[in-house]
Amino acid sequence: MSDAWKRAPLDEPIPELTTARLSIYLRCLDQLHAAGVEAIPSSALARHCGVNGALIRKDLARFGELGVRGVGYYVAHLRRHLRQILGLDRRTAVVIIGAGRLGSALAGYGGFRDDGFDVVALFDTDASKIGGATRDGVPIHALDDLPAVVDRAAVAIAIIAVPADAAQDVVDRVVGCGVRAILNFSPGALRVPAGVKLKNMDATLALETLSFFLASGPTPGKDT
Amino acid sequence: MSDAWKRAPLDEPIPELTTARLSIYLRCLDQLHAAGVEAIPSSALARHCGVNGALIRKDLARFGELGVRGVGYYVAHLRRHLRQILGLDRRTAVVIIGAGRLGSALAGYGGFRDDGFDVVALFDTDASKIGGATRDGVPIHALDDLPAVVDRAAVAIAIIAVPADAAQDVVDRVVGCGVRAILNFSPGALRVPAGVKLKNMDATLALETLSFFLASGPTPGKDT
DNA sequence: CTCTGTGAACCACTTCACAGCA
DNA sequence: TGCTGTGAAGTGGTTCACAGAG
Repeated sequence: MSDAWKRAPLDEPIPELTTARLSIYLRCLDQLHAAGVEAIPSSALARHCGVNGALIRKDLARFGELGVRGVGYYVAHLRRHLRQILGLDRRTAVVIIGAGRLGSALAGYGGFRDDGFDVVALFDTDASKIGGATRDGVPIHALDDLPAVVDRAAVAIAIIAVPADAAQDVVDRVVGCGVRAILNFSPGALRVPAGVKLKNMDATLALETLSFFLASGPTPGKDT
Repeated sequence: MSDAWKRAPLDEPIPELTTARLSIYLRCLDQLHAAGVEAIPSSALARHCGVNGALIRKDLARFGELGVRGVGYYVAHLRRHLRQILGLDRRTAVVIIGAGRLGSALAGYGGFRDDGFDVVALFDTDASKIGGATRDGVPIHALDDLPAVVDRAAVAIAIIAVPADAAQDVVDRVVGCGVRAILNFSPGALRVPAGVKLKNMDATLALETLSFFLASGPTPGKDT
Protein backbone atom coordinates (compact mmCIF):
# COMPACT_ATOMS: atom_id res chain seq x y z
CA MET A 1 0.00 0.00 0.00
CA SER A 2 2.07 2.92 -1.18
CA ASP A 3 1.09 6.43 -0.26
CA ALA A 4 2.93 8.48 -2.86
CA TRP A 5 0.62 7.87 -5.77
CA LYS A 6 1.38 10.66 -8.15
CA ARG A 7 -1.28 11.58 -10.64
CA ALA A 8 1.20 10.98 -13.37
CA PRO A 9 -0.05 11.38 -16.90
CA LEU A 10 -1.80 8.34 -18.31
CA ASP A 11 -1.30 5.74 -15.62
CA GLU A 12 -4.67 4.39 -16.69
CA PRO A 13 -6.49 4.50 -20.02
CA ILE A 14 -8.49 7.63 -20.83
CA PRO A 15 -12.09 7.04 -21.92
CA GLU A 16 -12.78 8.32 -25.40
CA LEU A 17 -15.70 10.35 -24.13
CA THR A 18 -13.27 12.22 -21.94
CA THR A 19 -10.97 13.06 -24.84
CA ALA A 20 -13.91 14.34 -26.87
CA ARG A 21 -14.79 16.63 -23.98
CA LEU A 22 -11.24 17.90 -23.73
CA SER A 23 -11.67 19.30 -27.23
CA ILE A 24 -14.88 20.97 -26.16
CA TYR A 25 -13.27 22.46 -23.07
CA LEU A 26 -10.46 23.76 -25.23
CA ARG A 27 -12.88 25.56 -27.53
CA CYS A 28 -14.56 27.21 -24.57
CA LEU A 29 -11.19 28.23 -23.22
CA ASP A 30 -10.26 29.75 -26.57
CA GLN A 31 -13.32 31.94 -26.36
CA LEU A 32 -12.65 32.85 -22.74
CA HIS A 33 -9.03 33.62 -23.56
CA ALA A 34 -10.09 35.89 -26.40
CA ALA A 35 -12.53 37.58 -24.02
CA GLY A 36 -9.70 38.28 -21.60
CA VAL A 37 -10.83 35.96 -18.83
CA GLU A 38 -7.88 34.93 -16.67
CA ALA A 39 -9.32 32.22 -14.47
CA ILE A 40 -12.57 30.32 -14.31
CA PRO A 41 -14.06 27.82 -11.83
CA SER A 42 -15.32 24.48 -13.09
CA SER A 43 -18.89 25.48 -12.34
CA ALA A 44 -18.73 28.43 -14.71
CA LEU A 45 -16.87 26.49 -17.39
CA ALA A 46 -19.50 23.79 -17.01
CA ARG A 47 -22.32 26.22 -17.62
CA HIS A 48 -20.41 27.59 -20.58
CA CYS A 49 -20.10 24.26 -22.36
CA GLY A 50 -23.14 22.45 -21.09
CA VAL A 51 -21.79 19.71 -18.86
CA ASN A 52 -21.58 18.96 -15.16
CA GLY A 53 -18.88 20.74 -13.16
CA ALA A 54 -17.75 17.65 -11.31
CA LEU A 55 -17.25 15.95 -14.64
CA ILE A 56 -14.88 18.67 -15.80
CA ARG A 57 -12.89 18.38 -12.60
CA LYS A 58 -12.67 14.61 -12.92
CA ASP A 59 -11.66 14.82 -16.56
CA LEU A 60 -8.93 17.35 -15.90
CA ALA A 61 -7.70 15.69 -12.71
CA ARG A 62 -6.69 12.69 -14.79
CA PHE A 63 -3.85 14.75 -16.17
CA GLY A 64 -2.55 16.19 -12.92
CA GLU A 65 -3.55 18.94 -10.55
CA LEU A 66 -4.35 21.54 -13.14
CA GLY A 67 -6.63 23.66 -10.99
CA VAL A 68 -6.10 25.98 -8.05
CA ARG A 69 -8.30 25.57 -4.99
CA GLY A 70 -10.36 28.59 -4.19
CA VAL A 71 -9.75 30.03 -7.65
CA GLY A 72 -10.51 27.58 -10.41
CA TYR A 73 -8.44 27.05 -13.56
CA TYR A 74 -6.12 29.60 -15.11
CA VAL A 75 -7.35 29.92 -18.68
CA ALA A 76 -4.03 30.45 -20.45
CA HIS A 77 -2.34 27.73 -18.46
CA LEU A 78 -5.07 25.15 -18.94
CA ARG A 79 -5.38 26.02 -22.60
CA ARG A 80 -1.70 25.40 -23.17
CA HIS A 81 -1.94 22.17 -21.23
CA LEU A 82 -4.94 20.84 -23.15
CA ARG A 83 -3.33 21.67 -26.47
CA GLN A 84 -0.34 19.64 -25.44
CA ILE A 85 -2.44 16.73 -24.22
CA LEU A 86 -4.40 16.68 -27.47
CA GLY A 87 -1.21 16.90 -29.49
CA LEU A 88 -2.19 20.27 -30.95
CA ASP A 89 1.05 21.95 -29.90
CA ARG A 90 2.67 20.73 -33.10
CA ARG A 91 1.49 20.43 -36.67
CA THR A 92 0.14 17.13 -37.98
CA ALA A 93 0.35 16.00 -41.60
CA VAL A 94 -2.85 14.58 -43.04
CA VAL A 95 -3.64 12.97 -46.38
CA ILE A 96 -7.03 12.52 -47.97
CA ILE A 97 -7.74 9.44 -50.04
CA GLY A 98 -10.29 10.19 -52.72
CA ALA A 99 -10.16 13.43 -54.69
CA GLY A 100 -13.85 13.48 -55.43
CA ARG A 101 -16.19 16.21 -54.29
CA LEU A 102 -16.03 15.35 -50.62
CA GLY A 103 -12.27 14.87 -50.56
CA SER A 104 -11.71 18.14 -52.37
CA ALA A 105 -14.11 19.98 -50.08
CA LEU A 106 -12.32 18.67 -47.01
CA ALA A 107 -8.93 19.60 -48.49
CA GLY A 108 -10.07 23.19 -48.81
CA TYR A 109 -11.56 23.48 -45.34
CA GLY A 110 -9.52 26.05 -43.42
CA GLY A 111 -10.68 24.84 -40.04
CA PHE A 112 -8.23 21.95 -40.15
CA ARG A 113 -5.23 24.18 -40.78
CA ASP A 114 -6.23 26.55 -37.99
CA ASP A 115 -6.27 23.59 -35.67
CA GLY A 116 -2.82 22.30 -36.53
CA PHE A 117 -3.67 19.84 -39.27
CA ASP A 118 -2.03 20.21 -42.68
CA VAL A 119 -3.60 18.43 -45.62
CA VAL A 120 -0.43 17.69 -47.58
CA ALA A 121 -1.86 15.63 -50.40
CA LEU A 122 -4.87 13.91 -51.95
CA PHE A 123 -4.81 10.53 -53.64
CA ASP A 124 -6.96 9.08 -56.36
CA THR A 125 -6.99 6.40 -59.01
CA ASP A 126 -8.54 8.59 -61.68
CA ALA A 127 -5.78 9.28 -64.21
CA SER A 128 -7.38 12.57 -65.23
CA LYS A 129 -6.95 13.92 -61.72
CA ILE A 130 -3.50 12.56 -60.92
CA GLY A 131 -0.76 15.14 -61.26
CA GLY A 132 -3.19 17.98 -60.80
CA ALA A 133 -4.18 19.85 -57.70
CA THR A 134 -7.30 21.04 -55.91
CA ARG A 135 -8.47 24.61 -56.18
CA ASP A 136 -6.50 25.26 -53.01
CA GLY A 137 -3.28 23.95 -54.47
CA VAL A 138 -3.14 20.62 -52.69
CA PRO A 139 -1.49 18.13 -55.07
CA ILE A 140 -3.32 15.00 -56.22
CA HIS A 141 -1.19 11.89 -56.44
CA ALA A 142 -1.69 8.37 -57.70
CA LEU A 143 -2.72 6.01 -54.94
CA ASP A 144 0.42 4.03 -55.66
CA ASP A 145 2.51 6.98 -54.49
CA LEU A 146 0.96 6.78 -51.04
CA PRO A 147 3.87 5.02 -49.31
CA ALA A 148 6.40 7.52 -50.61
CA VAL A 149 4.36 10.57 -49.59
CA VAL A 150 3.46 9.17 -46.18
CA ASP A 151 7.11 8.55 -45.55
CA ARG A 152 8.40 11.86 -46.88
CA ALA A 153 5.81 14.07 -45.17
CA ALA A 154 5.57 12.01 -41.97
CA VAL A 155 1.84 11.63 -42.45
CA ALA A 156 0.09 10.70 -39.21
CA ILE A 157 -3.58 10.71 -40.19
CA ALA A 158 -5.45 9.57 -43.29
CA ILE A 159 -8.96 10.67 -44.21
CA ILE A 160 -10.96 8.20 -46.28
CA ALA A 161 -13.31 9.82 -48.81
CA VAL A 162 -13.77 7.08 -51.38
CA PRO A 163 -16.85 5.06 -52.40
CA ALA A 164 -17.88 2.35 -49.95
CA ASP A 165 -16.75 -0.55 -52.11
CA ALA A 166 -13.21 0.76 -52.29
CA ALA A 167 -12.90 1.75 -48.65
CA GLN A 168 -11.59 -1.46 -47.11
CA ASP A 169 -8.89 -1.83 -49.74
CA VAL A 170 -7.81 1.78 -49.23
CA VAL A 171 -7.73 1.32 -45.47
CA ASP A 172 -5.53 -1.74 -45.85
CA ARG A 173 -3.09 0.20 -48.00
CA VAL A 174 -3.07 3.15 -45.62
CA VAL A 175 -2.40 0.89 -42.67
CA GLY A 176 0.29 -0.85 -44.68
CA CYS A 177 2.09 2.48 -44.99
CA GLY A 178 2.29 2.77 -41.22
CA VAL A 179 -0.50 5.28 -40.68
CA ARG A 180 -2.18 4.53 -37.36
CA ALA A 181 -5.06 7.00 -37.27
CA ILE A 182 -7.87 7.04 -39.83
CA LEU A 183 -10.93 9.23 -40.23
CA ASN A 184 -13.47 7.44 -42.39
CA PHE A 185 -16.29 9.19 -44.24
CA SER A 186 -17.50 6.20 -46.20
CA PRO A 187 -20.48 4.19 -44.99
CA GLY A 188 -20.16 0.68 -43.63
CA ALA A 189 -17.84 -1.06 -41.22
CA LEU A 190 -14.12 -1.26 -41.84
CA ARG A 191 -11.59 -3.54 -40.23
CA VAL A 192 -8.28 -2.27 -38.92
CA PRO A 193 -5.62 -4.15 -36.97
CA ALA A 194 -5.12 -3.53 -33.27
CA GLY A 195 -3.07 -0.43 -32.58
CA VAL A 196 -4.73 1.52 -35.38
CA LYS A 197 -7.45 3.99 -34.47
CA LEU A 198 -10.40 4.26 -36.82
CA LYS A 199 -13.03 6.95 -36.41
CA ASN A 200 -16.16 6.84 -38.51
CA MET A 201 -18.11 9.86 -39.75
CA ASP A 202 -21.04 8.13 -41.38
CA ALA A 203 -23.51 10.69 -42.65
CA THR A 204 -25.97 8.07 -43.84
CA LEU A 205 -26.02 6.49 -40.39
CA ALA A 206 -26.65 9.91 -38.88
CA LEU A 207 -29.52 10.60 -41.26
CA GLU A 208 -31.06 7.25 -40.38
CA THR A 209 -30.82 8.09 -36.69
CA LEU A 210 -32.66 11.33 -37.37
CA SER A 211 -35.19 9.47 -39.48
CA PHE A 212 -35.86 7.11 -36.59
CA PHE A 213 -36.36 10.04 -34.29
CA LEU A 214 -38.92 11.51 -36.66
CA ALA A 215 -40.61 8.17 -37.32
CA SER A 216 -41.02 7.30 -33.66
CA GLY A 217 -42.86 10.36 -32.51
CA PRO A 218 -40.32 13.05 -31.63
CA THR A 219 -39.81 12.56 -27.94
CA PRO A 220 -37.73 15.29 -26.37
CA GLY A 221 -34.25 13.83 -26.11
CA LYS A 222 -30.67 14.88 -25.57
CA ASP A 223 -28.78 16.09 -28.59
CA THR A 224 -25.43 14.87 -29.81
CA MET B 1 -44.38 -15.75 -40.87
CA SER B 2 -47.36 -14.22 -39.20
CA ASP B 3 -48.23 -10.58 -39.47
CA ALA B 4 -49.59 -10.69 -35.98
CA TRP B 5 -46.62 -8.98 -34.44
CA LYS B 6 -47.37 -7.42 -31.14
CA ARG B 7 -46.89 -3.73 -30.77
CA ALA B 8 -43.70 -3.54 -28.75
CA PRO B 9 -43.32 -1.83 -25.40
CA LEU B 10 -42.47 1.48 -26.99
CA ASP B 11 -43.65 3.00 -23.76
CA GLU B 12 -40.01 3.31 -22.76
CA PRO B 13 -37.51 5.40 -24.70
CA ILE B 14 -35.08 3.73 -27.09
CA PRO B 15 -31.41 4.50 -26.36
CA GLU B 16 -29.72 6.27 -29.22
CA LEU B 17 -26.97 3.66 -29.27
CA THR B 18 -29.63 1.09 -30.02
CA THR B 19 -30.99 3.04 -32.97
CA ALA B 20 -27.49 3.43 -34.40
CA ARG B 21 -27.08 -0.31 -34.20
CA LEU B 22 -30.39 -0.89 -35.95
CA SER B 23 -28.89 0.85 -38.98
CA ILE B 24 -25.88 -1.41 -38.78
CA TYR B 25 -28.02 -4.51 -38.51
CA LEU B 26 -30.00 -3.35 -41.51
CA ARG B 27 -26.88 -3.03 -43.62
CA CYS B 28 -25.78 -6.51 -42.69
CA LEU B 29 -29.22 -7.80 -43.54
CA ASP B 30 -29.07 -6.08 -46.92
CA GLN B 31 -25.90 -8.00 -47.69
CA LEU B 32 -27.33 -11.25 -46.42
CA HIS B 33 -30.51 -10.69 -48.42
CA ALA B 34 -28.47 -10.08 -51.55
CA ALA B 35 -26.53 -13.25 -50.81
CA GLY B 36 -29.74 -15.22 -50.66
CA VAL B 37 -29.65 -16.01 -46.95
CA GLU B 38 -33.15 -16.67 -45.65
CA ALA B 39 -32.69 -16.80 -41.91
CA ILE B 40 -29.86 -16.09 -39.50
CA PRO B 41 -29.42 -16.57 -35.75
CA SER B 42 -28.32 -13.65 -33.62
CA SER B 43 -24.94 -15.26 -33.01
CA ALA B 44 -24.10 -15.30 -36.70
CA LEU B 45 -25.46 -11.81 -37.29
CA ALA B 46 -23.39 -10.70 -34.32
CA ARG B 47 -20.21 -12.09 -35.81
CA HIS B 48 -21.12 -10.47 -39.09
CA CYS B 49 -21.40 -6.98 -37.69
CA GLY B 50 -19.04 -7.16 -34.76
CA VAL B 51 -21.27 -6.96 -31.72
CA ASN B 52 -22.52 -9.28 -29.00
CA GLY B 53 -25.36 -11.64 -29.86
CA ALA B 54 -27.31 -10.97 -26.70
CA LEU B 55 -27.17 -7.27 -27.51
CA ILE B 56 -28.79 -7.84 -30.88
CA ARG B 57 -31.54 -9.89 -29.26
CA LYS B 58 -32.14 -7.20 -26.64
CA ASP B 59 -32.16 -4.44 -29.24
CA LEU B 60 -34.63 -6.23 -31.47
CA ALA B 61 -36.82 -7.47 -28.64
CA ARG B 62 -37.64 -3.87 -27.83
CA PHE B 63 -39.78 -3.78 -30.95
CA GLY B 64 -41.62 -7.03 -30.47
CA GLU B 65 -40.92 -10.72 -30.89
CA LEU B 66 -39.18 -10.47 -34.22
CA GLY B 67 -37.24 -13.73 -33.97
CA VAL B 68 -38.20 -17.39 -34.16
CA ARG B 69 -36.89 -19.70 -31.43
CA GLY B 70 -34.74 -22.47 -32.74
CA VAL B 71 -34.28 -20.67 -36.07
CA GLY B 72 -33.18 -17.06 -35.63
CA TYR B 73 -34.44 -14.11 -37.63
CA TYR B 74 -35.93 -14.26 -41.10
CA VAL B 75 -33.80 -11.88 -43.15
CA ALA B 76 -36.47 -10.48 -45.47
CA HIS B 77 -38.96 -10.09 -42.66
CA LEU B 78 -36.55 -8.41 -40.26
CA ARG B 79 -35.21 -6.19 -43.00
CA ARG B 80 -38.66 -4.92 -43.83
CA HIS B 81 -39.37 -4.40 -40.19
CA LEU B 82 -36.19 -2.46 -39.49
CA ARG B 83 -36.77 -0.24 -42.50
CA GLN B 84 -40.16 0.59 -41.12
CA ILE B 85 -38.85 1.24 -37.63
CA LEU B 86 -36.15 3.55 -38.99
CA GLY B 87 -38.66 5.34 -41.18
CA LEU B 88 -36.91 4.22 -44.36
CA ASP B 89 -40.07 2.75 -45.86
CA ARG B 90 -40.96 6.16 -47.24
CA ARG B 91 -38.94 8.97 -48.79
CA THR B 92 -37.75 11.88 -46.67
CA ALA B 93 -37.16 15.40 -48.00
CA VAL B 94 -33.89 17.01 -46.92
CA VAL B 95 -32.49 20.49 -47.42
CA ILE B 96 -28.87 21.56 -47.14
CA ILE B 97 -28.04 25.00 -45.81
CA GLY B 98 -24.79 26.26 -47.26
CA ALA B 99 -24.01 25.76 -50.96
CA GLY B 100 -20.27 25.82 -50.45
CA ARG B 101 -17.98 22.95 -51.30
CA LEU B 102 -19.21 20.68 -48.54
CA GLY B 103 -22.87 21.41 -49.10
CA SER B 104 -22.53 20.83 -52.83
CA ALA B 105 -20.60 17.61 -52.28
CA LEU B 106 -23.29 16.29 -49.94
CA ALA B 107 -26.03 17.28 -52.39
CA GLY B 108 -24.40 15.12 -55.03
CA TYR B 109 -23.86 12.10 -52.85
CA GLY B 110 -25.97 9.26 -54.23
CA GLY B 111 -25.88 7.28 -51.02
CA PHE B 112 -28.55 9.49 -49.49
CA ARG B 113 -30.98 8.94 -52.33
CA ASP B 114 -30.44 5.19 -52.28
CA ASP B 115 -31.39 5.27 -48.64
CA GLY B 116 -34.62 7.16 -49.05
CA PHE B 117 -33.42 10.72 -48.54
CA ASP B 118 -34.06 13.31 -51.24
CA VAL B 119 -32.04 16.50 -51.20
CA VAL B 120 -34.65 18.84 -52.58
CA ALA B 121 -32.79 22.14 -52.28
CA LEU B 122 -29.74 24.02 -51.09
CA PHE B 123 -29.77 27.44 -49.49
CA ASP B 124 -27.18 30.17 -49.40
CA THR B 125 -26.82 33.89 -48.88
CA ASP B 126 -24.35 34.36 -51.73
CA ALA B 127 -26.26 36.22 -54.44
CA SER B 128 -24.05 34.76 -57.16
CA LYS B 129 -25.21 31.26 -56.26
CA ILE B 130 -28.88 31.93 -55.65
CA GLY B 131 -31.11 30.93 -58.53
CA GLY B 132 -28.54 28.48 -59.83
CA ALA B 133 -28.16 24.79 -59.20
CA THR B 134 -25.50 22.30 -58.27
CA ARG B 135 -23.84 20.11 -60.88
CA ASP B 136 -26.48 17.53 -60.03
CA GLY B 137 -29.35 19.86 -60.70
CA VAL B 138 -30.35 20.61 -57.14
CA PRO B 139 -31.63 24.20 -57.03
CA ILE B 140 -29.96 26.81 -54.84
CA HIS B 141 -32.34 29.20 -53.11
CA ALA B 142 -31.98 32.30 -51.01
CA LEU B 143 -32.01 31.54 -47.32
CA ASP B 144 -35.07 33.75 -47.02
CA ASP B 145 -37.01 31.26 -49.13
CA LEU B 146 -36.45 28.53 -46.57
CA PRO B 147 -39.91 28.67 -44.96
CA ALA B 148 -41.67 28.42 -48.32
CA VAL B 149 -39.60 25.47 -49.53
CA VAL B 150 -39.81 23.60 -46.22
CA ASP B 151 -43.54 23.98 -46.33
CA ARG B 152 -44.01 23.09 -49.98
CA ALA B 153 -41.71 20.05 -50.01
CA ALA B 154 -42.57 18.83 -46.49
CA VAL B 155 -38.91 18.99 -45.52
CA ALA B 156 -38.19 16.87 -42.46
CA ILE B 157 -34.42 17.16 -42.09
CA ALA B 158 -31.96 20.03 -42.54
CA ILE B 159 -28.23 19.59 -43.02
CA ILE B 160 -26.09 22.49 -41.81
CA ALA B 161 -22.98 23.12 -43.92
CA VAL B 162 -22.21 26.75 -43.21
CA PRO B 163 -19.25 28.41 -41.45
CA ALA B 164 -19.24 28.10 -37.67
CA ASP B 165 -20.13 31.71 -36.99
CA ALA B 166 -23.30 31.48 -39.03
CA ALA B 167 -24.41 28.10 -37.73
CA GLN B 168 -26.47 29.12 -34.70
CA ASP B 169 -28.42 31.70 -36.65
CA VAL B 170 -29.13 29.17 -39.40
CA VAL B 171 -30.26 26.59 -36.87
CA ASP B 172 -32.65 29.07 -35.31
CA ARG B 173 -34.16 29.82 -38.70
CA VAL B 174 -34.44 26.15 -39.58
CA VAL B 175 -36.14 25.38 -36.28
CA GLY B 176 -38.39 28.36 -36.83
CA CYS B 177 -39.63 26.72 -40.03
CA GLY B 178 -40.77 23.68 -38.12
CA VAL B 179 -37.92 21.33 -39.01
CA ARG B 180 -37.29 19.04 -36.05
CA ALA B 181 -34.22 17.08 -37.15
CA ILE B 182 -30.86 18.66 -37.95
CA LEU B 183 -27.56 17.21 -39.06
CA ASN B 184 -24.79 19.67 -38.30
CA PHE B 185 -21.39 19.62 -40.00
CA SER B 186 -20.09 22.85 -38.53
CA PRO B 187 -17.81 22.80 -35.51
CA GLY B 188 -18.91 24.01 -32.10
CA ALA B 189 -21.97 23.55 -29.94
CA LEU B 190 -25.40 24.62 -31.12
CA ARG B 191 -28.52 25.14 -29.08
CA VAL B 192 -31.87 23.74 -30.14
CA PRO B 193 -35.18 23.77 -28.25
CA ALA B 194 -36.53 20.60 -26.69
CA GLY B 195 -38.29 18.40 -29.19
CA VAL B 196 -35.73 19.11 -31.91
CA LYS B 197 -33.06 16.50 -32.57
CA LEU B 198 -29.58 17.78 -33.39
CA LYS B 199 -26.82 15.45 -34.54
CA ASN B 200 -23.29 16.73 -34.88
CA MET B 201 -20.72 15.55 -37.40
CA ASP B 202 -17.72 17.53 -36.27
CA ALA B 203 -14.70 16.58 -38.35
CA THR B 204 -12.35 18.83 -36.39
CA LEU B 205 -13.39 17.16 -33.15
CA ALA B 206 -12.76 13.78 -34.74
CA LEU B 207 -9.30 14.81 -35.92
CA GLU B 208 -8.47 16.05 -32.44
CA THR B 209 -9.54 12.73 -30.98
CA LEU B 210 -7.21 10.97 -33.39
CA SER B 211 -4.47 13.44 -32.56
CA PHE B 212 -4.87 12.63 -28.87
CA PHE B 213 -4.61 8.95 -29.65
CA LEU B 214 -1.37 9.53 -31.51
CA ALA B 215 0.01 11.91 -28.89
CA SER B 216 -0.65 9.59 -25.98
CA GLY B 217 1.17 6.51 -27.16
CA PRO B 218 -1.17 4.51 -29.37
CA THR B 219 -2.73 2.07 -26.95
CA PRO B 220 -4.80 -0.59 -28.69
CA GLY B 221 -8.38 0.56 -28.33
CA LYS B 222 -11.80 -0.04 -29.75
CA ASP B 223 -12.64 1.79 -32.92
CA THR B 224 -15.69 3.91 -33.52
C1' DC C 1 -31.65 -30.41 -29.90
C1' DT C 2 -31.13 -24.84 -31.31
C1' DC C 3 -32.03 -20.38 -30.54
C1' DT C 4 -34.84 -16.47 -28.61
C1' DG C 5 -36.11 -13.44 -24.91
C1' DT C 6 -34.90 -11.85 -20.40
C1' DG C 7 -33.63 -11.29 -15.36
C1' DA C 8 -29.37 -10.62 -13.01
C1' DA C 9 -24.63 -9.55 -12.83
C1' DC C 10 -21.35 -6.66 -14.62
C1' DC C 11 -19.07 -2.66 -16.09
C1' DA C 12 -18.27 2.30 -17.43
C1' DC C 13 -19.32 6.67 -17.01
C1' DT C 14 -21.74 10.49 -14.43
C1' DT C 15 -23.36 12.91 -10.47
C1' DC C 16 -23.34 13.75 -5.65
C1' DA C 17 -21.27 15.19 -1.53
C1' DC C 18 -17.64 16.50 1.18
C1' DA C 19 -12.76 16.69 3.06
C1' DG C 20 -9.13 19.71 2.63
C1' DC C 21 -6.27 23.45 0.74
C1' DA C 22 -5.54 28.51 -0.73
C1' DT D 1 -14.69 31.94 2.45
C1' DG D 2 -14.66 29.39 -2.53
C1' DC D 3 -12.99 25.99 -4.94
C1' DT D 4 -10.62 21.61 -6.35
C1' DG D 5 -9.97 16.72 -6.12
C1' DT D 6 -12.11 12.47 -4.97
C1' DG D 7 -14.55 8.49 -2.63
C1' DA D 8 -19.32 6.96 -2.77
C1' DA D 9 -23.62 6.56 -4.84
C1' DG D 10 -26.28 6.55 -8.96
C1' DT D 11 -27.34 5.69 -13.83
C1' DG D 12 -27.43 3.30 -18.15
C1' DG D 13 -25.89 0.21 -21.28
C1' DT D 14 -23.62 -4.54 -22.10
C1' DT D 15 -22.75 -9.29 -21.17
C1' DC D 16 -23.89 -13.53 -18.92
C1' DA D 17 -26.65 -17.39 -18.18
C1' DC D 18 -30.72 -19.85 -18.43
C1' DA D 19 -35.78 -20.86 -18.82
C1' DG D 20 -38.67 -22.06 -22.33
C1' DA D 21 -40.61 -22.06 -27.23
C1' DG D 22 -40.27 -24.46 -31.60
